[in-house]
Amino acid sequence: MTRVLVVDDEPQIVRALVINLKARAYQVDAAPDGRTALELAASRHPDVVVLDLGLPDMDGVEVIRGLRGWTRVPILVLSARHSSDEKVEALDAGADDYVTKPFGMDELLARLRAAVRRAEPAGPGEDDLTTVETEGFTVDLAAKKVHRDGKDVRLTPTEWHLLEVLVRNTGRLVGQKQLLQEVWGPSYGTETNYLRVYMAQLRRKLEADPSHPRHFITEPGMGYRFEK
Amino acid sequence: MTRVLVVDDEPQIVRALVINLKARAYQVDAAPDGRTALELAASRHPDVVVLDLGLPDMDGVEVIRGLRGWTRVPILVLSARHSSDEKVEALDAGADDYVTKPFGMDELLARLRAAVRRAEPAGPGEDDLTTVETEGFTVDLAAKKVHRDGKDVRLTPTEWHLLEVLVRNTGRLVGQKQLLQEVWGPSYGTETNYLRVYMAQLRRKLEADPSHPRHFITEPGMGYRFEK
DNA sequence: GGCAACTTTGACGCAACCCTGACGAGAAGG
DNA sequence: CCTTCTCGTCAGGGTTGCGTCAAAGTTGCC
Repeated sequence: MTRVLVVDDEPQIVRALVINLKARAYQVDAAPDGRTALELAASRHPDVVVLDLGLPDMDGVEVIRGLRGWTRVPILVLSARHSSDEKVEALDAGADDYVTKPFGMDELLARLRAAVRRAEPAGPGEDDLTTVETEGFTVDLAAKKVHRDGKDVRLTPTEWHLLEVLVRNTGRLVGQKQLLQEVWGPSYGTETNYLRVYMAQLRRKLEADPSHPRHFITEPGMGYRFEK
Repeated sequence: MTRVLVVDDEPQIVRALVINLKARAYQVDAAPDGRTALELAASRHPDVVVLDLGLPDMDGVEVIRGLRGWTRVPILVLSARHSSDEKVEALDAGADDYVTKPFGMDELLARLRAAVRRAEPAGPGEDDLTTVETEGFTVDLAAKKVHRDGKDVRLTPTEWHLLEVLVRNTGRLVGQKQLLQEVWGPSYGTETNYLRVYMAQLRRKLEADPSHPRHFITEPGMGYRFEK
């Protein structure tokens, strides 16, 4: 879910934005001034910032600089002023877009989508998680591929889903209830026989010696754990 | 040096832009219509495109789609129309920014700088994906052409769109829902029979042995994958 | 208006997958 | 030593999903 930080000191504008954004399944935080905005940006890590330049405590451009010091999150500037200089200043400070008030909500949302879309594939820190390697096989989470001995291993949807949950928690114990609910749905939780069957299939397809698993470890009575 | 492609059919606008851009040490190409624009984009690999929507030969939004089929180059749209719908349509088609005429040159240049700055750290070598070759056929994403046995293969619009999405994700699994939404629109997601029909057509036209596909792989229950 | 190309829809056979139940092995505890 | 519990393994049966073909519906062009 996309997280938006709205920064504006006019309550009615904030309200209008929050309503429209939440209706479109965005997660929204709001800040009435620059200090709060910088704090929230640091603590909540929004995917995009909508920033009004006219703030009570500091210059909007300073907020942009404050953000750009440590993050490349897209910044969409709102402003009542049409002056060209101000636009240039904000954009050169690091803003991604500039919309003058009064603005059309449709247009704003479209610009927001564009900003988010652009930033998408460069997800910070996510790239490390795309592939996991062991000495026996390689799991590529983005491509949904498993490689072993130079060949692709075919996994069924359920097998893949189970593997995905385990790999995303590499080294950590995943409880059987949690596994069941993540793979089969929230209404499951006691059907541990499913786990036994599918863990066996994964081991048969991926472990060098399926009866003495090295990577798919059983924690009796609790759950399973994936180890590199 | 940053390379800009200017697309506009009004000579005086092109002249003004070219003069201002060259004065700031940009390298500039210019195209008077959509067809030329797509050709130049493919041959010159600009770092940013400035695109007027009102072109003589094709709809500006089609130009955006044509570019987005194979490149993520920033697109800055110019338009005389202030209509909100048009902005939304252009932005959702993949444009990065939208400026209404008459525009201030300072502002345009600032937006251009912002667009270029954003795109900078993008992974290198991504734009070279204009053509993909297999031992059986060649797909040219920029020219929207498929070559096989020395001849062009005729694809319908839907077939092409489907192929494009798959090729853009070469090697990666593309979920059926994602395929449906990208090709047929956001309101689709369950009509998997469409996929079956059109995958069969693609295979018949491109695979050496359509009943044993080597490049268009089915991942049962999940989606499809294109492999070189 | 009529034709051609393209898209959508429905039906059918077949293979693959998911669920289920049964059985044995091993560990823990009385 | 027996009971109880959990896990691993296997094989059968119901169900789903895929490929294929053909026909109906739609669109665009002459």
